[in-house]
Amino acid sequence: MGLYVSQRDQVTPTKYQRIWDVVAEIPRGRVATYGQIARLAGLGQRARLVGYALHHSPIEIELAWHRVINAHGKISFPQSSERYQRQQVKLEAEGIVFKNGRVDLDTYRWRPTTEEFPDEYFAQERGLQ
DNA sequence: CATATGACCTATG
DNA sequence: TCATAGGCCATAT
Repeated sequence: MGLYVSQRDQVTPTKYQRIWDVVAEIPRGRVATYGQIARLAGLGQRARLVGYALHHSPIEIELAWHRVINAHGKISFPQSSERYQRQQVKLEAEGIVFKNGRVDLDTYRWRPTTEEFPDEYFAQERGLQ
C-alpha cells in the first residue's frame, strides 16, 4: 500500500492510511466490523474514526468499503437509503447471505492471521475466534 | 471556546 | 432478541 493523496479535499490524510490499508486486506466474500478495523489499525476502541475515514476515503483507491459493517452484523445506513442498497448488492455479489437484514458474523467475519497483524490484536480478541 | 454530529461499541435489563 | 444509556472522539459550525 503506497501513499494516498486525496483529490477530494486536497490533503494527505496520513492518519487514515492505516485504516485504509487494513480495509484493503479484507478478502472478497468476508466482512469486518468498524471496531475490528480500529483495533487492527492500532486505534484501540475508536470505531467511529473508521466510519469517518471510510466516508472521507479518496476516490482513486478502489477501497472495499462495503466489506465493513457494524457489530450487529448490519449495514450502517438507513435501510431505505440508496447507499444501503448499494452496499448490500456488493456484498451479495460476493456470496454473502443476508438473513433478516443481517449478516452472520460467525460465518462471514474476516479472521486475519498472526503473520498479517501484531499479536496485540489477538490478545484483545478472545472470544472473537 | 461550546455544541452538535456521526458509515460505532459495549454493557445491561 | 431488542432497546437504551453511556462512552467514544475527530470534525463541523
